[in-house]
Amino acid sequence: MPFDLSPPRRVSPDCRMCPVQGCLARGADTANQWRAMVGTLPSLMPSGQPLIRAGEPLLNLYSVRAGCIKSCTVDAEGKEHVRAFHFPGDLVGLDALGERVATAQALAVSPSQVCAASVTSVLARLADDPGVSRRLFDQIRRELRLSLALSGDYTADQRVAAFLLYLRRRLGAWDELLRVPMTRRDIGSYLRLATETVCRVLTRFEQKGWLQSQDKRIRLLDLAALQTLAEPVGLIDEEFSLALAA
Amino acid sequence: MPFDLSPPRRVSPDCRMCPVQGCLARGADTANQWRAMVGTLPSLMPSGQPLIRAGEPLLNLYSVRAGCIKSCTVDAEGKEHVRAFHFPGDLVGLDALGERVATAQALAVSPSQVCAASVTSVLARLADDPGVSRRLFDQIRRELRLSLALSGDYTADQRVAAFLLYLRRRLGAWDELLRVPMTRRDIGSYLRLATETVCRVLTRFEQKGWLQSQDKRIRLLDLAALQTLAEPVGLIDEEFSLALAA
DNA sequence: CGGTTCCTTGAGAGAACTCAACGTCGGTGG
DNA sequence: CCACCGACGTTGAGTTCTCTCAAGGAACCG
Repeated sequence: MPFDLSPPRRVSPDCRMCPVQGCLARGADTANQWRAMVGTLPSLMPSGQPLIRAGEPLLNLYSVRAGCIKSCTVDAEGKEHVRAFHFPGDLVGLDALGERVATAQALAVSPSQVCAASVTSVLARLADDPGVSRRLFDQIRRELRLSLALSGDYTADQRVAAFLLYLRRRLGAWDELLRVPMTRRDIGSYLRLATETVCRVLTRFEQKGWLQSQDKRIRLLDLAALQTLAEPVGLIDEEFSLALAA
Repeated sequence: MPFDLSPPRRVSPDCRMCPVQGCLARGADTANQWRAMVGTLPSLMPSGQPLIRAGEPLLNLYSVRAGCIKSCTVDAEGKEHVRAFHFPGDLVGLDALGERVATAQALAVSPSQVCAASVTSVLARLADDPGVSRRLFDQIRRELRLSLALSGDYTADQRVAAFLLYLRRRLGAWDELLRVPMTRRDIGSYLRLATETVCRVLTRFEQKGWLQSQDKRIRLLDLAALQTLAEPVGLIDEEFSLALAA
């Protein structure tokens, strides 16, 4: 156990200085309003630190402020399935909305920071604050759409290409250098591919001159080729830009 | 075009007599409250009749009262992907929440009947009425979980077994005789299998004595065998019974 | 009745998986 | 300081599962 299992230290957040777009609190009008929603801000979480444990009642939603959180389930055979990666601006815990227990566990893939917002306070503002309800349902719709994209029957090449472009958008790699936070195994679990297949596809793309891959650093060289391949998957929805601009 | 493309005739619903469990209006306390939410009730829709067209702004959620609705998307290659089947008690249109346009089209698989509830009126009651918010988020969670279940990398046998048990629960086949409303092609599209694979699996199950299959009538003979096979998929969540009992 | 759609079965091909081996990296402890 | 260990990444060979292509029969509708 290399990480601390005790709850992370919590400090009070200051949403006025927060650069995260798309956060729930961003829809609130005044300081008092977001204070009512966003209660605490766990301090920096090291890689591997659990945020949500499966089976626990979930009273909070978490908004990712920095880093990367993965949520995953463990099936009856004991195999872990990565269900989603959450990047800054994403909400964690939507699958337990309605004050039920969490079905998926969530843990930090890279050093991360999240803000907690109590479910009841979020629900209480849904009717009054159109910004909050819009952001919440944007998140839900995005999550549904990501699941849908991965549900299609696409080839390994299409999946990996779509995932790379998705990472590019979420990580904000303007110079096309991706610092991939998760392991090949996690990527494969998320895309429903064997670890080796992910490697092979990356190698194939590199041989075609579409990218350069060195472990966790991947430089994209031919975006057009990747986009052509990834287009049918639709993992990168056009609404990201809209949501971020709003 | 065998079906009528004009909007279905609308009549006023009477929720007091409605037997559908899990409907949003079921959480409302008085007649006036559900009247504000559930505005109109389309008359009987024949098979193939569209309920939602992709790209249209969606102002209503629909609660299935009878029959079966499928929502599906068409990807860039023109292939249709069945995204979900909706049975009585299910909501249709969740992916367009937040007053956006619909991404999926929805149409009747078998003769169906749905109730319309305006999005704004549902959102307006979320804070006041815990029953409504609970039912809404139950639906969202269920939809997320179904997507998750199908996202796993399972064999064709596992998928079909899980789907049969899912159908059994949703159709309420107490004598284990399922009247499967959708085609093999729809099943395959939903489970990400070729039509022929679905057939082959059913034939295989029949040879093992697990079921009897005659076109749209399937009689389940060995539930235990199917459940063992389907267990890792988790398509049938244990909360169905809880949600229905509430 | 035709015509269309759906269901079923067969044969062959291809994509991805499993099994296996090897190199690298980072952490641990002798 | 160095050997060791485990996790990760990469590559190869063989296998298996599912798809594609093809055809025939059944059911439904005009």
